[in-house]
Amino acid sequence: MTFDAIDRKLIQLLQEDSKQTNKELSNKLNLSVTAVYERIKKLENHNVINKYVALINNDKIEKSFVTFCHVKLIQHTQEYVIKFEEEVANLPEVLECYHISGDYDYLLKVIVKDMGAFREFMVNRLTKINHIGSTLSMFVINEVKHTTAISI
Amino acid sequence: MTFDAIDRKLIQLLQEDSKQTNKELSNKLNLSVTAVYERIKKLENHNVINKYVALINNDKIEKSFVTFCHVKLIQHTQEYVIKFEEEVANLPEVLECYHISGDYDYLLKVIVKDMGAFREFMVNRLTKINHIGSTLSMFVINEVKHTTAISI
DNA sequence: GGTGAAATCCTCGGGGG
DNA sequence: CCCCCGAGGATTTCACC
Repeated sequence: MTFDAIDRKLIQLLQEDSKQTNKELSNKLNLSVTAVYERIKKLENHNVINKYVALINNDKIEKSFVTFCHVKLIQHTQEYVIKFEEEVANLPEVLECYHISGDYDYLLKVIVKDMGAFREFMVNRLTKINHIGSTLSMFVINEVKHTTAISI
Repeated sequence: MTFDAIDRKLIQLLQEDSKQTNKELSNKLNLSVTAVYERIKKLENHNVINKYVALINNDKIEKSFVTFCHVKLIQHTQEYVIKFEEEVANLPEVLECYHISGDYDYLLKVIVKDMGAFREFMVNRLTKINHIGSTLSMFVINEVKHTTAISI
């Protein structure tokens, strides 16, 4: 599907705050409520909008220890790769996992309570997965910027 | 604030889908609609819930080229650090920026259309910021897992 | 934490340019 | 095709138990 200027603005607005009423959106877009409603439905049906979620403050729930973790596999047979990706997907501490270029195979974003919980995670959860060659962890000292809104 | 089992379940549900009605939530939590309403308001007022957003499909809007970019500064005077963090916060291509431990100072998540746009971003936008020593880019080959929901 | 009612909103049929 | 109006039904919100 293609987007006009109004669609782009609408996507931007919903990425910033999805709890706005269609009425509020209609004011900002100079449209009727129905027109806004139909544009949103179109974006949802075309899977441009994936889902609506609540974002929570990680330090309010004792999950303020964030780590980026590089992982290298011993071998890269399809069997090993699939197994690793499956297991990682099931670890709740891993919010994100990317197959990346460079010295390591994967980059993981891990979030836990503190250093103790991270050690526990590494020893008992992550490295329990077979075929992991080596890991390299980088601890987040400060979150400078973090948005889910992709500019369009 | 402290959470009971119902709060935790509620947070989990809202992180998965914030468009559920309070009625649907009340069924899943075995509560009345009003009780759900008040619990949500409490979470919002205590900033446990930060905001509500629409998540969009990046490849549906021509932003499928994702890169993690390490950045090292030449110096680490407060002036340089503040300047860099300000400038990065204003770059729409940069969704996330973390001050991290390790060989580099910062880790950035950058999202653009394609390799050409990335080159353009590096040459004309990122490295135009003063005091940047060196960079190292890792391209995302495949997104194995990506969630905003922190398990509680 | 629950009940009930008012205010507001979502949703969709019908019609216009 | 994209937009607007209007109305029914659902939802949010709040005073009160």
